[in-house]
Amino acid sequence: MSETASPPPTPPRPNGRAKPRQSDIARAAGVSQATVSLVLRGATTGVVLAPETRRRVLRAAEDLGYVPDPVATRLAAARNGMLGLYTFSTTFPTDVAHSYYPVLVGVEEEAAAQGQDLILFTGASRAAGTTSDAAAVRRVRAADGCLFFGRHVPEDPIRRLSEDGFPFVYIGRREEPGISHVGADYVSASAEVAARLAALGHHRVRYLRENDDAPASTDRERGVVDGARGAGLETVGLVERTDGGDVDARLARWRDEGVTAVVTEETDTGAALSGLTAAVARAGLSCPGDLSLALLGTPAAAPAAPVTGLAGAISGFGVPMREMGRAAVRLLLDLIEGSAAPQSHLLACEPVAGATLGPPHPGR
Amino acid sequence: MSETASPPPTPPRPNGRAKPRQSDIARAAGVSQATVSLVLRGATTGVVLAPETRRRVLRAAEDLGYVPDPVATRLAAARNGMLGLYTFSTTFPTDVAHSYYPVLVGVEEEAAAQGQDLILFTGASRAAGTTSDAAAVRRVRAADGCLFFGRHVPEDPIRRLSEDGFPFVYIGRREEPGISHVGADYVSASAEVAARLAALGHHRVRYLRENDDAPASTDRERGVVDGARGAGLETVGLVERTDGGDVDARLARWRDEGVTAVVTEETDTGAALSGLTAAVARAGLSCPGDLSLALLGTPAAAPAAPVTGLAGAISGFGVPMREMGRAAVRLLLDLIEGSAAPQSHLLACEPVAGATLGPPHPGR
DNA sequence: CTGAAAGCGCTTACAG
DNA sequence: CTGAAAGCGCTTACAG
Repeated sequence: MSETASPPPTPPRPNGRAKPRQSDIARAAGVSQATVSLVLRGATTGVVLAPETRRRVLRAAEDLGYVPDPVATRLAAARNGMLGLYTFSTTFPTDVAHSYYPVLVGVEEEAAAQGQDLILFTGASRAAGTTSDAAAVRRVRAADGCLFFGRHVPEDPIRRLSEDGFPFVYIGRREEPGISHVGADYVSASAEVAARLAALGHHRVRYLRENDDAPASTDRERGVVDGARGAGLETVGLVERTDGGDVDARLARWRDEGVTAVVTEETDTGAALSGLTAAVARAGLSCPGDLSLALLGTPAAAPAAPVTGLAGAISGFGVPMREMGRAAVRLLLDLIEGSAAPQSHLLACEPVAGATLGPPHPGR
Repeated sequence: MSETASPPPTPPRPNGRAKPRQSDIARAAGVSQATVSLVLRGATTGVVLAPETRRRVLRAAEDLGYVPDPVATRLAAARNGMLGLYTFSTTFPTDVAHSYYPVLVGVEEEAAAQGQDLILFTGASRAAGTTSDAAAVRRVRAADGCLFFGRHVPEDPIRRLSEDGFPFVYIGRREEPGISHVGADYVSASAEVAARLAALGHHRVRYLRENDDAPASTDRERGVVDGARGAGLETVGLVERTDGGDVDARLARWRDEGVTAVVTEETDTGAALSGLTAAVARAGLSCPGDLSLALLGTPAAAPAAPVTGLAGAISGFGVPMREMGRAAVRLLLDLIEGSAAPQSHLLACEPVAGATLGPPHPGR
């Protein structure tokens, strides 16, 4: 704020050789800038440098603390060793997307292992759905390739990237053909949970899903329904949808109907789960004493706040978020190197034994 | 994996009428490329375009579906619009540094607001303390400036950056002169907690700090001691150090000594706090019934797992981590623009009323 | 009011 | 084996 009549009007780079360039190295080493480039990028096809020249250049680069400018490198159409990460809907939503953190951890781990840095593109944080979405997504080209994630993604900007052959992969299930993604095998895992219920002797079950058609929710429903059918559970009236606020009445009705187990899902909002557990607590029920309870997905809060009336963890399955992050990085690198064609990976979910499943105890 | 002998060895951009550039628009509108640039970026200082020219250019741009190349734009802007973020000790340690997440959130928010992207440098994730630390830190120059954080940082590489005039700021307290940082005002906040205890009538108090000399711990101790002195609390034997595992015996001794309140601190390991609360639980004590308890700093777990024997949140103060992240980004940008000299900011901590403070209840 | 030129920092043929 | 040149797509003084 202090506009102290500085002689040079805001010099972009304060003073000193804050950011040495190849030309600085060239001068110091007594060679041309092009030679510096050749030495620094390592062995280009056929080109052989005199060992002595090589050494001088490397030495000078080291002395000056040279680091290539990623943007210039990209403009000149080369790799810069950086992978993009673009999250839709407020990149780090303090509230909701804590559920994304494990993915970030996985991405970061694998990127580090592969010697890649990460560019976090922040475009998505502003007013969502703006036309600037397009501009924001475009910036992604500053990286060698990009990872996308988030439930609802703007399709158009992505399609353009795809057409241009820019390498990217989604973290999470996608429907679009020809687009790479790594997701979780919700279908199998959900079916397995249904089978577990049947094995315990349950017959009349309810699946309470969120009222939000994301691929993850669709997959889970399919898994539950298929699994229920396969295991001989009742399937009529099996699936119900909620926004999270209307669970008390349902719960009472279910009890009247003789429902002995309820399955629900965890999403980034956690609405269905919190609605259900709150209703269970208010009804004074305990799990699995009065009702068996299963959850499809990992609860957002890392050290899951113990749910009132529940002895321990909720039974069901966990989503391998960290491993999804890692796998996505590996796939992306293959795509960038051209050693793989666009493809999809579905990772298995880990069953969670938990403490909320037991034999059926019909309602009063 | 499928090496399907593709004719063109992975062409960067497939085919089609390649993206239109400004020169294409220029040709179509019958003006120079520079004029196109002027029109497109809106009003540059003093430059006034003929409305007719403006219209023609805009029209042509529209027709051709022009969108600026973000990479070229950044290169020409002589800034790459990227801020670095470098975390010491495993960038995203799954275990410990969950406490860093709020800082990340703040950094991301402000970066987004300022139209900057973030480069996450992953160098620190490997074997710590390696000589590669230097090399890793050097990479940071790829960004316009950099944010550093973590308790223990390698001094040499940083000094070098400083000498070269590379803009950077620490998140957290630093002792080095001439280096920018934004930290929390632990001294004042800690003193205030001591004063609160005195106001409640406590006289004999203990401060259990971690056995780790980081600036944050030093500041807290100073604040507690100063505050205790100022408020008339006993200061002899006030401070004790722990590694977290030896608290049971102390607790018994304190009770015998007539201690009525204990203050401890939260760090990235959380050792002192968890050691203390565990001891309190094992001793069958409740807070503030048997003992008042205060905490300097925010517990790591976001939805703090309710501590056994404690009614609600622990009294004390919280660290404004998110705001520190935001402030650090703003400072860094000022540094990069040269509109500010290196400087330090200390942010106020928020008092947490909590439920663990009450009037003194001398031990048995 | 607009054009011609230089430059951002790098890569990549192409000559010597 | 290395230098000189052109180019990636834009911005920014500087002349007219």
